[in-house]
Amino acid sequence: MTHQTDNPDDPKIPRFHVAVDVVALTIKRNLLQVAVVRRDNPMSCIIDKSTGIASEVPRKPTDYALPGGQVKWQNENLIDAARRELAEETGIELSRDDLVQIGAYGDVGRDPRSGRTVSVAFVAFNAEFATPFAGSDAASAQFIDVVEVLAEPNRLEFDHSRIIREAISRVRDLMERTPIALKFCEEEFTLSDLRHVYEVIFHAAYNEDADALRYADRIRSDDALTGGREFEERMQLLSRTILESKTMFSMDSPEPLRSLGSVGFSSKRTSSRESEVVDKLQRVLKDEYRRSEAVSTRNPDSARANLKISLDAANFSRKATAIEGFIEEIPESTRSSASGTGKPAQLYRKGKAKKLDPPLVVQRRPTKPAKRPAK
Amino acid sequence: MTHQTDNPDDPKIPRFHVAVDVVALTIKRNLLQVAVVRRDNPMSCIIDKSTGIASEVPRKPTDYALPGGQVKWQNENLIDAARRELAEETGIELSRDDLVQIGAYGDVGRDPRSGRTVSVAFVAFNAEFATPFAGSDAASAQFIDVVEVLAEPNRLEFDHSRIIREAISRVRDLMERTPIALKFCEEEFTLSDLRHVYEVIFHAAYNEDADALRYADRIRSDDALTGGREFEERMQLLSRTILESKTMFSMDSPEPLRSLGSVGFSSKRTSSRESEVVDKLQRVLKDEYRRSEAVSTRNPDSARANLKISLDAANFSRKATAIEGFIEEIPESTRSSASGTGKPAQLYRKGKAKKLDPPLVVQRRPTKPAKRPAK
DNA sequence: GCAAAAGTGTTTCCCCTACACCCATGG
DNA sequence: CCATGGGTGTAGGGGAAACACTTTTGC
Repeated sequence: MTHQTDNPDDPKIPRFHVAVDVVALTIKRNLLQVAVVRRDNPMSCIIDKSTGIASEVPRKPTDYALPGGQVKWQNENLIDAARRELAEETGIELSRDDLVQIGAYGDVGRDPRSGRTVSVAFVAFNAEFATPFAGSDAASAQFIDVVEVLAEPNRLEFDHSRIIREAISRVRDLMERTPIALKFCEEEFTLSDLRHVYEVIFHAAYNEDADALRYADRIRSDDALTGGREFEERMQLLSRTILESKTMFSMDSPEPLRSLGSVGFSSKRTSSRESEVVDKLQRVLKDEYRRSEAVSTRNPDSARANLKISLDAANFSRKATAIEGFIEEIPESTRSSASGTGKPAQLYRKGKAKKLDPPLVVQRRPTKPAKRPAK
Repeated sequence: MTHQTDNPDDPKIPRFHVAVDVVALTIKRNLLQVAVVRRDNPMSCIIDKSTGIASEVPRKPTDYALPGGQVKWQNENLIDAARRELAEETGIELSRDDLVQIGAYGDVGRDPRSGRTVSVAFVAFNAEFATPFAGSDAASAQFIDVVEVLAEPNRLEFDHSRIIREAISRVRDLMERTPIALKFCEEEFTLSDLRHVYEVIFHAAYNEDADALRYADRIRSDDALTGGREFEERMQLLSRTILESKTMFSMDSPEPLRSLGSVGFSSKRTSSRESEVVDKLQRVLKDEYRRSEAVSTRNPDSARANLKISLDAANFSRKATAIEGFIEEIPESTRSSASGTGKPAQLYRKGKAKKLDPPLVVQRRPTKPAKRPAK
């Protein structure tokens, strides 16, 4: 009755399809993007939110899926299958080091087609997926903003939205104690580049309750100081939105915003109320994005733009350089800053450490009241 | 070519055995124990350390495996299969909440028998597995110390030693930010019980480099203060052992102590040198264990014993109670301390929070020099 | 010159550790 | 009455956040 004591060939024991799915992440401008494909099947496999069961429905042009597929050979390791599928469908070729396993997804009903499929999910990183979409199946592959693909009217097939959210949640955890952030950077990078990675991953949009609140507050006060008026208004909207929805894009909940009202809030909110919140949030973020897009278009080489969500640059650089083996200075090398102006920055390359000690804590506490003696 | 575009019934795509394995953890006295079974097959499936390939060899009485087995039905969820297998083989019945998925293990060669098996591993918790070994297959099930089962002469079948180490590593990570520690406690518990859980899980034996060093130092200084002489000697041995081996039971490395010498140490160490280190460590830990065993036998009701590895009780209680929603006081209830002496302790039950905010950090830094103004 | 970014110096203040102290119990 | 464990009070030191300031670039 156990796989230890059973005859593995017992015909009564079912065999399963084993697949892999890849959450390939990259940072474009100020938002996290994920690689998705449009399947060429006329039917999409969409999960019904109330039953949790997937069924085949007519495909809409806004239906996406993660790159992935079945393990093809008896002697193909899971991680190699993931690399192969990613390459086949997007043209991106990565080494084993660039993939991290997230877990297995094998719920009954996650795949409506015949048989039962257990899928093993991986996250994959690259700074700049330079030659994507060159693969054979790649015609319909693209990178898309995570906040966009998770929201209406887009739909993700199977349980892929859950996989994306859990993947990001895991990445956030890894950011503190492992050098995973460097995988989003080029080989040579500045402290500013690195900081930008942390800023994006820890952005409220990819964050859970407490952190979201913390950051919204920080954003507001930052902006109040710099005096941006229109921007502050938008951020206050975001802040209120977060306060109302409380969990926002809670990465751990089974569905986006499903947990709305489940944390002690009066849970009388209807789903129309929920989607209203999503809409607000979407508007705000997309607004920011368009703004940064405009800036970046003016400076096409700029990898970052002027989204006013920022960590303290001075102290971040001290933290990062204090961690033994995290990054190492490249002597006598600098790069002028992305915006063209400002002092050229020191270049670094990745160090030898596999673990960050001390961990790189992005912010310890919500900077409570900014009560400082008025000089 | 992808599971999205493929015909799932394509006969050229292989199907696999899908199994589950359960790492059922409990704390006995001062050591972490894991449930293992002795399979009744005359052959054991043991992985060759150099090739990483498992093969069937004559069974020794010191060969163990994790409880687990194949997913039996088309409509059985992975977590339910894990619960079923655990119940069948050990008699332990748990709810879904008590299992956490660790990941999928599907390396080629991990199972020498026919076909290919992908196994999904779970950790399971219980304070006191009160009625274990009542199940049908349970004759050969037992709990065994983790430090013992991972060392000579014991052998773990398949890749189960790797699974155990990765499971513990994951548990340690979860201890900081989730209320997972409460799963090792009874329904009603004292702060002392809770602290004991943290002490055991963060024990150097289940720890990686930096943490191990930190704790060894702390142990030494603690003991130096209390003046224990014989004990201090043993701890210095442990400390030296750690310094020499550097990674000790590195939970993330593929094999116990495989990473020895891989962190900048002169890697000339032979494997006999490695096993010497293991032996030392084993001696020290088993020594401690026997000592605590003796104490516990005198006080059979005592869930904890007097292992001198301890967090600061006073500050731990403040930290734990400061975390919102972590634990809640049970009014007007106390329990006299385990040793019989001392003031009765306040009882708590688990709170509502799913995340710990702020995280429960066991110790921030290795208390560098204990330089305090000599009063 | 001016704005913007990099990065170092410096100050302030909060939090965490450490220790003292008191309480309640059993022997 | 002493030893032991539970728990609160509190001081002070370390460290991170906040702020100041210099340097270097583009316009």
